[in-house]
Amino acid sequence: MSYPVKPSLRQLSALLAVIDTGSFRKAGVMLGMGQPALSAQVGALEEQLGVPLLDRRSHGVIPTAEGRAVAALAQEVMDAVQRIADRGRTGGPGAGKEGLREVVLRIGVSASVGPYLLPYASTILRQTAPGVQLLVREGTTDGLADGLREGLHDMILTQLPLRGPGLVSRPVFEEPILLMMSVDHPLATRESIRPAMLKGETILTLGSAFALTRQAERLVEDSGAVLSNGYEGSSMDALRMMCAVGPGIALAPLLYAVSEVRSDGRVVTRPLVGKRLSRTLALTWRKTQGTPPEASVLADALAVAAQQALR
Amino acid sequence: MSYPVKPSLRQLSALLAVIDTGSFRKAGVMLGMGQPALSAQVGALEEQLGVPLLDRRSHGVIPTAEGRAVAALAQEVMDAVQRIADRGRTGGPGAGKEGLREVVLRIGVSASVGPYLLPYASTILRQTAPGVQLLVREGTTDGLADGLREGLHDMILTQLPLRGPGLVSRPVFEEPILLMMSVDHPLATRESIRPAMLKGETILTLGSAFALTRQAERLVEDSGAVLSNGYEGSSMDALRMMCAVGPGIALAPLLYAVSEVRSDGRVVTRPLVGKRLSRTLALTWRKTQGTPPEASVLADALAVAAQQALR
DNA sequence: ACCGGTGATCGTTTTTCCTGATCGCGGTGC
DNA sequence: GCACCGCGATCAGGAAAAACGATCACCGGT
Repeated sequence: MSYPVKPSLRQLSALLAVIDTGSFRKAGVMLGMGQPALSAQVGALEEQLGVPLLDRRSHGVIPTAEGRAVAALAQEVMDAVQRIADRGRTGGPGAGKEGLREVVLRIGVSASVGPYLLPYASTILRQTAPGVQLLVREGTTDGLADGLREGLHDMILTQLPLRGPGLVSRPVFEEPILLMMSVDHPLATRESIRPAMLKGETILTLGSAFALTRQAERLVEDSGAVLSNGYEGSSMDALRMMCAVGPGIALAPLLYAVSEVRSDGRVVTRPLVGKRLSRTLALTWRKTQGTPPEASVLADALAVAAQQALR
Repeated sequence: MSYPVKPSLRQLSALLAVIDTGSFRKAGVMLGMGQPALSAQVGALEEQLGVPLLDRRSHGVIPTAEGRAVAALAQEVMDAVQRIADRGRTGGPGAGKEGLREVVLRIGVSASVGPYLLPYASTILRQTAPGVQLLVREGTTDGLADGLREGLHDMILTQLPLRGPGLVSRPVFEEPILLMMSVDHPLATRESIRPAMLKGETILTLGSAFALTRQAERLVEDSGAVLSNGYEGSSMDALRMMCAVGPGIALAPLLYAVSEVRSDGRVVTRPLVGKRLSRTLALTWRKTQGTPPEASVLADALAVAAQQALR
């Protein structure tokens, strides 16, 4: 007495074809199969539902009221299935670049680059890959890597290097890093700063989970400056405010400097000469996942967005 | 290079189960099948679409962006299929009487009874069988029978007898037929009329395709009245107007008389005594169709509606 | 370094499904 | 009135699909 059996696609398409053509034999030609096969499929469907769906007359068939209702639902099923089939590589209309499909890309991004780059990238993507919708989440470099492994993100945009195995990265661009300080700072009068001048200066950082902080630690070792870790901020703006009111110096990625520092008269940025100070931003995903089809267009969009942001 | 292959229900349910459980093996338990089978189904789906849908990791799987998108569409498919399965005889919620399903019943009805009975029946049906929606079309008795054979109607409500084979009827009720005439007519002074009084009187009729017309012809033969076929009307109201302004007599089914004649002071109805004058209204459908599940409730509703209309 | 758990793969068995021939039934033509 | 088509249902046989069971390679945790 148990009827948890679901109709099969064969049964549904058989029913639709028979009703459309009004004949089992014509429907057989349409579907490329014989009349007995269709008869069996429709018969099985009727038995499963326990209701006659077709009125078999001497010449041709006519759907019953139930048959019409079921056929309408069956058409919904076939449409939904077709929508999936259209996502194939020779996919239907609106295949942007190499047939990019409509997806929600969940990408994680460092807080020190996200707000200043992704709005541009998102705009570019809307044109080059209209089907791809970005869902952006910010985080620290290590946190993003963990989230990526756990499946929280599809890809992450962070600086290299990344901790742990199992990930594959594709560098997007290299971003110079400037020194940020108050306009009242003695070094602010210089156009550029050499490492030796930093001896004794205080270097401000964000929380220890930020990769930018590790870069600051390295700079401290090389230059004889001292590290201040009294305030663990979580945004570049917090760092900027500390620079504005105190004597400290902080590292500011170029994109952030262009976007925010220029409009704030209280702080200035100066390049460090004599020692390369920069970070490599890379798009990263799980090795097991394989290269996502969207990685290419996204990387391109990010590169273009960086150029736009610097203009 | 042809990819018109559609995903199968097995493939879609396999994908959904694997994503839901995050594991091929757990999904296998859920679907009551082995892990290799699921692996093959999902693998085939990925190959058909040409896109990886799952990120196979060492412990468990995670859907890719494509996988999430396809899974959402697959869920639509499964829901639509479930909607069909729920129409089974042990159907889902809202199974009124013996599990009547949501259908559009196309019923044809004689113009001489439809307007005066079906509004009541429709109201009753809304309570006894909420899922059944009536789509009523009027026509002549013969036209309705032809339309029924051609599949234009699911059932028809007409008077018996019906021309031609292949139909099966279920009588619903017997409706007395009255004589309708102007209040100025000499016979209007009588409470009841015997057939002999009709000698020489003019009997008005609708078009020849109406079964009521044939009944009038029979009355003419038996009583010595004369038939007037100068005006081929298509509604009972046309017949009433002719009675109101002229000397003719017409046949009026009881339901019509109760509904319309009482409120029109220009005409009256009188019973014919000494000779049975009535018609049998029956619900009819194609023999090949089998008795529709809704026939029973519909016939009951019509019978009740008739009593209501006569009250 | 071992061990437990994962998904992929292979050969075999089971199930499903399609074909081809045939039957009975109605309607159509001569 | 009778033979003739055309329709769908039915049956037996074979082909295709799908499942199983066993096994393998891989990775992470102990």
